[in-house]
Amino acid sequence: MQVTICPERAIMEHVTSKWGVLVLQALFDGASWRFSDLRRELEVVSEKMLTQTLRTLERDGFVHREVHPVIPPHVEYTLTPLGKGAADHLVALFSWIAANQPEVTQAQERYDGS
Amino acid sequence: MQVTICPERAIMEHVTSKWGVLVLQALFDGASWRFSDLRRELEVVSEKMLTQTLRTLERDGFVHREVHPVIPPHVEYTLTPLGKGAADHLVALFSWIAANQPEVTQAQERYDGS
DNA sequence: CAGTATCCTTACAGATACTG
DNA sequence: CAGTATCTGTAAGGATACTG
Repeated sequence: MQVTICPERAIMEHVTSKWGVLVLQALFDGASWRFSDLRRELEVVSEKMLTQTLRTLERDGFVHREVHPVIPPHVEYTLTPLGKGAADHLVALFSWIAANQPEVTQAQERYDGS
Repeated sequence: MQVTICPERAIMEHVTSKWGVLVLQALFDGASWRFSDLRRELEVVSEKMLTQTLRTLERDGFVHREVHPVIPPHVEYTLTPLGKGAADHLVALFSWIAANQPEVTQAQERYDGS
């Protein structure tokens, strides 16, 4: 995804990307997910973006993709230990945001009113 | 910035946006910054994007904008206590990524090679 | 079911010029 | 110095149709 000044920034962008954040979160508290379930969970994500996001996170070693060779196809996505580490931080951040959301909303109203 | 399913997601997107991450980080370990210095620090950010990012973070109550009415203009940006809280998490995440970057890079090479 | 492959759109981002 | 205002291009993202 776009410019890569340094490897760290690139990884940061994968992890904090719009859908990356949500995928890691879902995998964090859901253990194992199928493609379609994940899609429903995230709401309004297109197939293309979900696939792209999962591939990027799989490539980074954050997500494990388990294919069961049956018909119809059955694929399970889980966090790797590495992905768990990243997700930990993301979930902590999101919890903080949820806890402080009222304060932020107030700040916004103050800003818009002045 | 774009679709807002819920307030939390919107705030998350501000904080984890490409330039939001970098601005919060810089403010975190630099105390106070002038516009131009910040621009130099982040490298290759356009004036427009830096302004836009700072405004969004200011509106959210994360960043304080101090204008000194002199000529030429002098403006200082600092983190608010609220912004400090968000930046804490971001910095923790980035440290984790820096520490685990080698492992991620290895995973990428494995993925690309197979 | 779990994806690819296409096409299409817009909004994000950058460049440039100008101003208080 | 610290921005705004405008213009413009690109690529991120979405909708749809199709496939193993």
